Amino acid sequence: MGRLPCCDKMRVKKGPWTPEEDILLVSYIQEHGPRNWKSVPNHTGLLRCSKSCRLRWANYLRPGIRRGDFTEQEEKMIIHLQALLGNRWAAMASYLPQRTDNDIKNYWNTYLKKKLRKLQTAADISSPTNSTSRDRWERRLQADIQTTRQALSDALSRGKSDLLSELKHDIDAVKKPVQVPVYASSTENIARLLREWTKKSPKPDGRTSNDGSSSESSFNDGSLSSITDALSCYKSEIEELGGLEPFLGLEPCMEPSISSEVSQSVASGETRPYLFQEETKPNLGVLDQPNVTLSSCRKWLYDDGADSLCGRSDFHLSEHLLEFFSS
DNA sequence: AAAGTCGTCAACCGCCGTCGC
DNA sequence: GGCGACGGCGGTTGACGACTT
Repeated sequence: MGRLPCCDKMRVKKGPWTPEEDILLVSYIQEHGPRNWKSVPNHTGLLRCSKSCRLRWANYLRPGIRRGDFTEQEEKMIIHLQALLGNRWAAMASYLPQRTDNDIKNYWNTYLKKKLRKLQTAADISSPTNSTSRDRWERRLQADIQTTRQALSDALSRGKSDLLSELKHDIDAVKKPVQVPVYASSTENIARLLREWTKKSPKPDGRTSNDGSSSESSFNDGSLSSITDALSCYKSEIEELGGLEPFLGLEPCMEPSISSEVSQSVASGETRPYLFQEETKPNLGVLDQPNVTLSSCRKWLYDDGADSLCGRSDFHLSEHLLEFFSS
């Protein structure tokens, strides 16, 4: 027998979320934070399963999510990551902070997989006498894995105490600047939803039509310039703090929702109301593992796509690589 | 214009790992 | 250690719009 259902299915509403439900959910999360999902339906009055609430937040309402077309860099990134991690969409999403695991999964299943298959077929047809593209792909993959393995091995051969002290420093360095507001742009998400809602006439069952491209307008209004200003401010503060580059070797990834108010509080070190506290996935296990220098791995993995990455991904990267090569 | 097919993607389902009791 | 609750994850579904016949 399986587990008992997480919710009373008789009382649970299913199907697409309405803007009203979204507003209820976002208001609750703004007040209490994205935790204790079990209590969310009770406190908000939503007739939704706790899982459904969490999913709605994670895949749609959470600020900082970018929707719509994937860039070429993101596409390359996903192809690389898929080769390395397989179908571990959540892990892949940690390298593409603006994309959700669901988005990446959908993009892979509906588009990328077919595209790669097509390319492979085309390559096979164009050079039938040579080795197959699959052979070439596998050879390249093997070479890449060898490169990464070597880089990892070099890094691991360094003294452990050095690594630990460096790690502590790195964690401190990363913690501060990555603290970004999370809920500040929820209002924008809701505004977007409402715009869509009013744009499209709701159907009797409450479902709205969706053309799938409607979400790009979040930052196209007057708030854009203030966001840009805030980003500049934020960047200069990072530079004052010594910058992330020594550790990351990357440009820091900016959450689009950053506000100057938060930047100021980051710089001054003051504590902030919950509304502006960060929501990040915990770096599980990071203290148990040496945070190796992974410049070679990074170069291989990020190949062409570094600009779009968030610095804290390095932790995830080291975890995945260690897990990958120790398995 | 109608019917059929395809592509997209939000949401659901069920399994698994972790945690607290 | 066993058990249940919970959160997280990947696979899958199904509604809907777009496209084709």
